[in-house]
Amino acid sequence: MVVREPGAEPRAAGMKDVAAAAGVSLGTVSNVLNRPDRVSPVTRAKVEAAMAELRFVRNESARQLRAGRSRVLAYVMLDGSNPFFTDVAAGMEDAADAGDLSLFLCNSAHQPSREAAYLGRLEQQRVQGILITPVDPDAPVLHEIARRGTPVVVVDRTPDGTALCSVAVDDVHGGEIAVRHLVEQGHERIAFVGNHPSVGQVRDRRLGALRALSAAGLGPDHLVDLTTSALTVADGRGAGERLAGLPAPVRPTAAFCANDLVALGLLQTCANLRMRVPDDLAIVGYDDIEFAAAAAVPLTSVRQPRRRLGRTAAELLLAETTETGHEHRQVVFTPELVVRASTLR
Amino acid sequence: MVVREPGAEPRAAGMKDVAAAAGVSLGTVSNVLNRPDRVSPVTRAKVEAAMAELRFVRNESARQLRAGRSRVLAYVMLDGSNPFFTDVAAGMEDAADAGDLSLFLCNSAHQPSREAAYLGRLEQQRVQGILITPVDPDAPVLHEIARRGTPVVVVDRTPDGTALCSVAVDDVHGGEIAVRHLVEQGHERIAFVGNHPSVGQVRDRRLGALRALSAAGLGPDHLVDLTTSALTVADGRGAGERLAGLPAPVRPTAAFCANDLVALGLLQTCANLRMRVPDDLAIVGYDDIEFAAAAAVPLTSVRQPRRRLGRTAAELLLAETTETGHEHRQVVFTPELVVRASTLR
DNA sequence: CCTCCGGATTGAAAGGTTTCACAAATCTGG
DNA sequence: CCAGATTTGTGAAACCTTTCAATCCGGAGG
Repeated sequence: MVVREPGAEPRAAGMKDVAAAAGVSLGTVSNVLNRPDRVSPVTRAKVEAAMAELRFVRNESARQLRAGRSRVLAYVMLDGSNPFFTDVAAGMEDAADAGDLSLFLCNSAHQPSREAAYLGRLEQQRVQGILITPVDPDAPVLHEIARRGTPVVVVDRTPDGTALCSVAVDDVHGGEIAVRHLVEQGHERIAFVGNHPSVGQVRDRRLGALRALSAAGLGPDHLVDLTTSALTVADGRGAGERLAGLPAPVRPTAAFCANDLVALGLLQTCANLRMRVPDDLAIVGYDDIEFAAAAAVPLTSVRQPRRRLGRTAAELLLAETTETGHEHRQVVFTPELVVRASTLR
Repeated sequence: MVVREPGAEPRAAGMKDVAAAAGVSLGTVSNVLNRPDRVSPVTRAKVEAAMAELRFVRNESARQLRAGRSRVLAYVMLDGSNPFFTDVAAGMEDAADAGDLSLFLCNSAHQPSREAAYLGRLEQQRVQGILITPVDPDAPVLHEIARRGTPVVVVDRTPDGTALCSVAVDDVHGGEIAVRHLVEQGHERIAFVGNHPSVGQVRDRRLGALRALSAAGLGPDHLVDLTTSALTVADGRGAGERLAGLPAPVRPTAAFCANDLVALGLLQTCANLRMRVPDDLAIVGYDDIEFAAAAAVPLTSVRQPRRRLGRTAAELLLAETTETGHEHRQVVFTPELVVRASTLR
């Protein structure tokens, strides 16, 4: 039994206490923990009994201090409430599990200040590496962190230059296959619903859309921009109302949305206003989140290999920490179109 | 300029290096960091210059080791891909920000082994406290961790006993208001769609449903159980098909779903099978996630104060770390019904 | 000129673990 | 029964920061 002085603080027991209780040296306790095979079974049993007795909990800070770094990865995600990013995170978890590492998730929620706070904390924590979908992929802070010794992998964005590893998806191609499909379905006036194309992603998807039109002999005037302020369900609803307000001769017969949330909002407005999908308006989303398939009219969407994206990013990070003479790699996946009812008459 | 020996390891600079570079003692560097007012401006400037020069990054492990604990909270969530939990996490972030703490998210994804791994890692990390929606709210490990000194707050579940703080929502009441509403709309045969009611939540929601029926003078046979294996969109789809297969005289005219994912799945099947909502089947969901309002037929749902749940949980945790003579509290919120088109003819 | 005071700075200890060279004990084979 | 090999166990140093008592210094007051 543990006898505790009345009123004494139940200060956590350390290896020293365990060693004393088991009647062995500190080094032996360490061996039990880290190289159990180097310790005789009987000694090991004594030590383990003492650990249980004293409720010993290893002090990770001290370990890290000695080891120089931790066994933790972190993913700083742009938007924890977008299922796309949680799926990416799930892929990272797969890789982290395989490497006996823990993955901590941090949600910057699009706020640069929060992102910066997390990055600082993580760097000070000496995490093994940082995965991030940054608010601004070209922010110099990412390079600074990498230069100071914490590997950084950019996820779902491609920063300028080749000084960082990154994993992304070919957004131009995604836009292209989406709109090619719509053109093949006979549409000639197509709305592009998304926020201002200063963001690389949206710009690229739109670019792909224009290419597909051009390939079909249709000029850029066949793409009707419906610009939103962000990429949320509410933005999609708003865009839907504006679209419905257009006079019939100029109203697009199809919409390509910059992500699924926008597409779902648009779909909802269509339902409200009794516009039939796909008959009155065909809709293509982007990301293929689970809710896209689960919509009342299942959504055609450009699927990104979300889980794979995450897993690959984590693997690149691990490679960077183990390889000598690591070369930064920029991996680009190719998205594919998943055709569902929202575009099939 | 930093001059680096060719081939020398760019070992990270510590406070010792900063002190040497600035020509002051170690203690002074520490003072610059922790009590800048105790240091003369000129010295401080020198030290800060040296820190910038050497790209000094504070070593959090060493700090923690000395301080005894970290400035990190963690939330071990049950299902990172369910928007309900990410919203709860957002509330925690609010509270953590206010207390100058970082919140790390860990996703157990319903896997006990992963949950256990995270808990171990967090305890070793000496985090300031653990928030958790556990796979099993009555698992003894939670109490053990708390007894060893890391505060634990259970979120969205109520464990047996009063040995832990917890924050939950009154599920019996939630079930009651949902079904009362359906009864008021004239429904007398109501399906209950959820997994096996061994889980406390589902059991309570079902219990509330029965109470509402009883209060309206309807016996328990008016509740038709459609049991699913989990609470996913796919389960909802499956339940919808079974429901549609029932002969008209016994087929329920309304469904109360144990969460919104199931309700969305059910809604989708209705759309496929040309069953009109709410005319042929009224649907009530649970949680009121964003996608519930965004569905083609906006979903009536029992709203839990998700963000508030998270914020309160984090606040309880902070209280536990600061208060002397802390009393564990079990906070229970009351849910409310949000009525939308899926139940209004 | 001396003392005393307060602010600025210093030096050393402490915190819990890992590592590693070394000592002790046990075993192998001759 | 001994030399040498092998298996166990030991003790001290190192990791980087924070804290705190002690020292230093310039100036005010006597």
